[in-house]
Amino acid sequence: MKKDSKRELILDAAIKVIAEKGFQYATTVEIAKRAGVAKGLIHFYFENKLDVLLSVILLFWQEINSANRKRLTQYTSPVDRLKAVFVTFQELLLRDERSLYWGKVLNEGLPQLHSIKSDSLQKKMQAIKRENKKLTNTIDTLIKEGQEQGVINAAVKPQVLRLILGGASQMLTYGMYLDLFPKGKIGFNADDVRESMDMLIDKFTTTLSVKGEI
Amino acid sequence: MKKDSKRELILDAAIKVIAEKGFQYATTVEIAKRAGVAKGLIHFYFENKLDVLLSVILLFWQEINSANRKRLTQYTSPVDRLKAVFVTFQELLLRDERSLYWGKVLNEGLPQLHSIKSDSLQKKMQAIKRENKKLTNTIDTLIKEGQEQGVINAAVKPQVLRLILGGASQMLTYGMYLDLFPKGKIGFNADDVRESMDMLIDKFTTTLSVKGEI
Amino acid sequence: MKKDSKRELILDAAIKVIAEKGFQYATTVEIAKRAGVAKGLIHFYFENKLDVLLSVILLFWQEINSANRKRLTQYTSPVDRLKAVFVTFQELLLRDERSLYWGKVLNEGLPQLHSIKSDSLQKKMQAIKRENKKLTNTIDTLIKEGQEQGVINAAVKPQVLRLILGGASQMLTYGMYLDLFPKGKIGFNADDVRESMDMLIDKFTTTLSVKGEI
Amino acid sequence: MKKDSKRELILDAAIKVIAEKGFQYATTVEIAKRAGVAKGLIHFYFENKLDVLLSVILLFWQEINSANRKRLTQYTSPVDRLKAVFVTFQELLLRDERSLYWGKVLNEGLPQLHSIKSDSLQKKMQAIKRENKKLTNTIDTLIKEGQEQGVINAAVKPQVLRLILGGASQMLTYGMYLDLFPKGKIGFNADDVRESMDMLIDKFTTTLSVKGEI
DNA sequence: GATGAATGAGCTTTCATTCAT
DNA sequence: AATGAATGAAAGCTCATTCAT
Repeated sequence: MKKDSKRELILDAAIKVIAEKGFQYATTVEIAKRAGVAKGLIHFYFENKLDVLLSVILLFWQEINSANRKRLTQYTSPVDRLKAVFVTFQELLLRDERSLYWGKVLNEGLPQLHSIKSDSLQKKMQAIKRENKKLTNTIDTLIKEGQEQGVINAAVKPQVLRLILGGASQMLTYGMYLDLFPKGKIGFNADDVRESMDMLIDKFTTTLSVKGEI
Repeated sequence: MKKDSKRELILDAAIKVIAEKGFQYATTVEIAKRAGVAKGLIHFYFENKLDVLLSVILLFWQEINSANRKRLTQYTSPVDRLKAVFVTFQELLLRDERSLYWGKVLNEGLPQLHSIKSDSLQKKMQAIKRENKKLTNTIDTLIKEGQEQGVINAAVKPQVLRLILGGASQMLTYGMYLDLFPKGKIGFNADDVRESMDMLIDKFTTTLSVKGEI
Repeated sequence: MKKDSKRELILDAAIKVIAEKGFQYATTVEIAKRAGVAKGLIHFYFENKLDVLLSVILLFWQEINSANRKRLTQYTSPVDRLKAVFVTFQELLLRDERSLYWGKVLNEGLPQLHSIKSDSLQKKMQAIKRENKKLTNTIDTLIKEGQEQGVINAAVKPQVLRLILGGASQMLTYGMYLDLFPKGKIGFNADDVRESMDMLIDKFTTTLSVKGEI
Repeated sequence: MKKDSKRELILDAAIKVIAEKGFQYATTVEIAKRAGVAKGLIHFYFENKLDVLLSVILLFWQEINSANRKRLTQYTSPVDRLKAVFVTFQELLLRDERSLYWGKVLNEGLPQLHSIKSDSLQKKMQAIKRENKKLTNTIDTLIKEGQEQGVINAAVKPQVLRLILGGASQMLTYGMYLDLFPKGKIGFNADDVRESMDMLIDKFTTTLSVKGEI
C-alpha cells in the first residue's frame, strides 16, 4: 500500500479529471498535477494514457462484482437479489466523492477493440468485458429465475428490463453527480435514489400474494 | 435546400463520425472526407469544430420540441400526453439511420459554458439549454398534472420519475443504436422499445378506475 | 477612370489595410470588404496578393519621381533642390489620409527577388527598384554637386548624408502617421516637419556667405 | 547558463529568422530548425510565437537601458551624454552579428495592445513600453537640459530632435545590416556611423564658446 | 523511483486562390 | 465584370510519450 501509493494517487486523480473533462481532454499534465506527481511517473506505472482509463474502469467492475458476490449470498429470492444488485451499484457510487465520479467515467465510450495494438491492453479490455458480462449475466439470470418462479412479470424480455433498470439507475446516479456542482441542484438525495429503484423493481414484481396490476 | 446541401452533408457526416468516435476523436478531416467536401468548407459554414457539435445538438432539440408541439395537441389526458412525448422521442430517433446516431451524440457531454469564449457559441449553448429545458418542463408539468388528477402516483417526485423514464428510454434507444453494428445484436426491436416505454409508464398510473397497487 | 474605379478602390483599401495590419496580416477578405467589392475581384485585377502590394509601392515611387521632375525645374542651386526633394516627399505623404498610410506601407520589407516566381512580378519589382534608384541617384547627385560647389559639407559621404536626411524624414513622417490615432499624440505638426527638415539640411550647408563651423 | 541554453538558442534563431523574413513570415518550424531543436520546444519556453518576438524585443531594450545606466555616469555635460546614448546604441548593435539583426527586428511594428488576449503577454508589452519610454525620456531630458544650459539649439522641439537623431541612427545602422549581405555593399563602416552621429549632434550644439551657426 | 526537458505526430484553423455561375 | 462557394497547402499549437539525469 505504501509501495503503490503514488499509483493510487494517479488513479484517483485520473478518475476526477476524466470525469470532469472527458478522456481526451483529460491531459496527463493535469492528472499528474492533481495527483501531485511528475508527468513522467504516469508512464512508469501505466503503459499509456489509455491504460490509465482502462485501469480505472476495470477497477470499478471488479469492485462491483466483488461486492455483489458478498451481498448476494445474503438473499435467496430473485427479487430481493435483483434489488440487492442495484443497491450495491448505488452504494459503490455514493460511497464517497471519488466514487461518484466513476459514474461519469463509465459513460466514456470504450475504444474499439481493434484500434488497440498493444497485447496487454487487449487483455485488459477483455477483462473489462468479462467483468461487465458477469454483471449483465447476473442480472439477466435473476430476472429469468424470477419469471420462472412467477414473481417477475414474464411479459418483459429480461434484457429489456435490465436496460430499463440500468438506465433509470444510471440516470438517477448521474443526477447525484451533477449535484456535486452548485449549479445543478436536483432536489433529491441518495435515499430517494435507493427508494426509487426499489419501487421501480416492485412495479415489475408480485412478491406479495397478489397486488394490483402485475 | 440546394443552397445548403453541402452544409447539410457536413452536419450529416458530423453526426455519424461524432457518434462513432466521440466528439473529441472526431477530426475535421474525417468529417470532411465523409461528407465528400474539402476540410476548409467546414470552417466556411461553421465557426469551429465545436460549432458543428452544437449545431447538431440544437437541431435535434428543435426537431423534438417541434414534433412534440404537433403531437401533443392530439391528446388530452396527462398520461396519454406523457406517453406521446416518449413516442416522439423514439420515432425521431428511429426515423432513419442518421437519426439513430443522434442518440449517441446527445450522450456527449456539453462543454462547460465558461470555457466557450465566442459570443455566438455562447448564444448557441443558451439556445440548446432553452430547448432542453422546454422538454424537461413539458414532462415535469405533465407528471404534476397527472398527480393532481390522481392518475399518476403522487409519491414519486416528478423529476425522479422523469429521470427514470428518460434513463430507460435512452438506454433502450442506445440498445437500438448498438444493433446497427454486427457485434451487438440485442434481441429486441423498435416495437419492443415502444411497448416497453408504454408499459413502464403504465406502472406509474391508474388510468382505469381500479386503483390497484399505486 | 470609370473603367478602373473598382481597381482603384481595391488599391486604396489595400494601402490602409496593409498599413494597419502589415502585409501578411492584411487579408484579401478585409481588403475586399473595405473596398466594397467581392473577394474574387482582387484576382481579376491583380495576379495575386503580392501584386497588390507591389502595385501600391510602385505607384508611390512613380508619383514621387513624377512630382520631383516637375518641382526640381523650379530651382537651380543644389541645396534648394535638395530641400525640394524632401518637401515633395512630405507633401505627397501629407496630402491626405490615404497618403499618410503609404509611409507605413513602404516600411514593409520588399520580398526577396528570388522568391518571386512570376515573370510579370519580377518585372514589377525591377520597376520599383528602378524608381527607387532614380530618387536615390537624384539625392546623391545633388549632394555631390553641392559639395563640388562648396556649399555642402564635403566631409560627409553623400550616401551617409542621404541616410541621415532620409531617416530623419521618415521618422518625422511616421510620427505624423501615429498622430492619426488617438493614443499617439506627438506634439508637432506637418509645418514643424517641413521646417525641421529644412533646418536639418541647412546644418550641412553654407549657402550664405560663410557662417560658423561648416 | 547551461540550463537555459536551449531557450537562448531559440531566441538567437528567432532574431535571425525574424530579421530575415519578418515576424509574420518567420515560421516556428524554421526558427526551431535554425535553433536545432524540436518545434514543440518553442512552446515549452514561450507562450506562443508572439511571446518569442516580445521576448526578443524586451531583451534588447533592457540591455540598452542597462548599458546606458553604466555609460552615462561617465559624462556630465548633456551633449556628451546625448552622444553617449547613441554610441551605446551603435555599440550594442555592432557588437556581433546577432546584434545587428536586432536593428531589423525592432522595425517590426508592435502589435496593437488590445489584440493581445493573454495577461502575461499584456504585461510583457507593458514592460517593453516602459523600457522604451525610459530611453525616450532619457533623450528628451538630456536635450532639455542642454537647451536650458544654452548648449543645444532651443528652437528645436526635443521630441523633434529626438526623432531626427533616432531616424538617422536607425537608418545608418540599417545600412550596416544590409552590408551583411553580398548585394547591398554600402560604402561606409561602423566608424563612419559613429562619427556621423557625433557630427550630426554637433550640428545642434554650441559646445564651444563660439555660437556659430546655431 | 522520480523528474521534467525534449520530441514530433497530429490536430484545428486560416486564407490566398480558383472557378462555375 | 463580378460573385462567393469551394479548395487545400501551410501555419501555429497541443500533448502523449521518451529518456537522460
